[in-house]
Amino acid sequence: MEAKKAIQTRNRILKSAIGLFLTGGYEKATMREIAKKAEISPGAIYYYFESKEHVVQAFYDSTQKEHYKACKEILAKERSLKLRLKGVIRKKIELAQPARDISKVLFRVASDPANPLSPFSPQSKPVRDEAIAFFRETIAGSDDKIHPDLLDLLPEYLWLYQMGIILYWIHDRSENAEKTFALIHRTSDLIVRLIKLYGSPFIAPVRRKLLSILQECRQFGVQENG
Amino acid sequence: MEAKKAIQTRNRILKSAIGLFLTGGYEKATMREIAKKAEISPGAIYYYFESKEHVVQAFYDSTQKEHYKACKEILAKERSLKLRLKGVIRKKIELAQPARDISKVLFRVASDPANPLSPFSPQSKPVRDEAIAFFRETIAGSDDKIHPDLLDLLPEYLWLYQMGIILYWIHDRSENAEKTFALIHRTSDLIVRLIKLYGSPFIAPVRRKLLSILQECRQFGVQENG
DNA sequence: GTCTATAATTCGATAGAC
DNA sequence: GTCTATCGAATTATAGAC
Repeated sequence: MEAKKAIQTRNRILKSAIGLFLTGGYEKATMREIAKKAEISPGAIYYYFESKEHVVQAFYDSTQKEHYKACKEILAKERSLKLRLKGVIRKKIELAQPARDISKVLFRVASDPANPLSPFSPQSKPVRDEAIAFFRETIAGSDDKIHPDLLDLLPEYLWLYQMGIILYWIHDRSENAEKTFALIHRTSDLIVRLIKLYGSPFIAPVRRKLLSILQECRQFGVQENG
Repeated sequence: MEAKKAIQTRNRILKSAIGLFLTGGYEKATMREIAKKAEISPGAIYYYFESKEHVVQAFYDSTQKEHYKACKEILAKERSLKLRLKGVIRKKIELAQPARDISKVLFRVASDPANPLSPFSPQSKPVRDEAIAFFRETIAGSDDKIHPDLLDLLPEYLWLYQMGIILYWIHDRSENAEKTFALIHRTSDLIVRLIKLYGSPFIAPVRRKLLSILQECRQFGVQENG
């Protein structure tokens, strides 16, 4: 049973595009080139993808699944929240490393929430929810105690944290993204400390206020009104 | 003494562009339309502006100055850091309100630090420094005590805070950006509390770690390597 | 109906004449 | 400084092949 021709063609386009993205970057990979390398006409690409940015999106989705797979091992072994979180975020950047230029495109798109390709858009909800669920799993499998206020919010915020790290990484010009990895090291540590701090009596006086702000900012992860 | 003709032409282009941006948004304002409305040829625009995005940038620069002017009054009167900060940030959003669509474009550009128009780029340093200096002034004129560790860092971080608020506002679909104003109210309050908290003895055990993270993240505001 | 190719359109940007 | 004429790119329209 051979795969449908359509699927093969789509894959051929995607492979061609990824190849060109990775070697020459986003701008230099023209639709004409992608088409030529995929042995297809430029117009035909639009049968499979709505736009050039949708091609990038399809590439990105495929990397998500790779990320989950690559983390399975860490998550099966490690029990401390700090190390689980650090491992997951590190892996994200490690895998993204060869595709910096494309990530820039994704982040450019991300900053317009009206754009369906933005990770914050209603259309991206399935992918986003999947990613958030992954962080829920990351938390759930740890043996750290977490204040019940945070249980629901935390996965969304860790996803946002990951976004922030990616944003930093895009800006990071250091060799092999050393600075980004250093930042992950420090901040994942800090975040876990802050999570524990939230449950401590020191914080009690401002806990309500903190919680209400955390809930208010949550719209970043939800965004479903029109 | 009439103004140089070139300046008048430039202003005519800018006015035309702003008009079209404000009514139909960035995409729908084509260079051809802008040219037509300014009674000039499309090619001529490129004598005054390097690109369409540079036109947006020029518009944005002009709003900065408006912002400073609009804040003079508040800063002259008010002495509490909380209210100074809140006033300045509120005013920023109030003035930006009619230009949401264009702000989106600016933020899209912002996410690629290699783009000279990004507020994080070396080329934008003068404008950025001006904005940061404005926050320095906002702090300096207050009568709150601030831990010396923070004096140097804080203006940059408040500028980043302002960026964050703008990002939230771009995502905010609520009527008259109510949610953004609510967020400003809460967060400016919280930030001032956190600043004071930093100086308190409770924090002493983690102060060094906090400071080093704050310093590490600072590159966001500086970015001058190549 | 599913897919593909070709041609036309749109738009930002550029080259070169005046 | 300004115009006209084009370029190169994404995208769209459409006609037709399987």
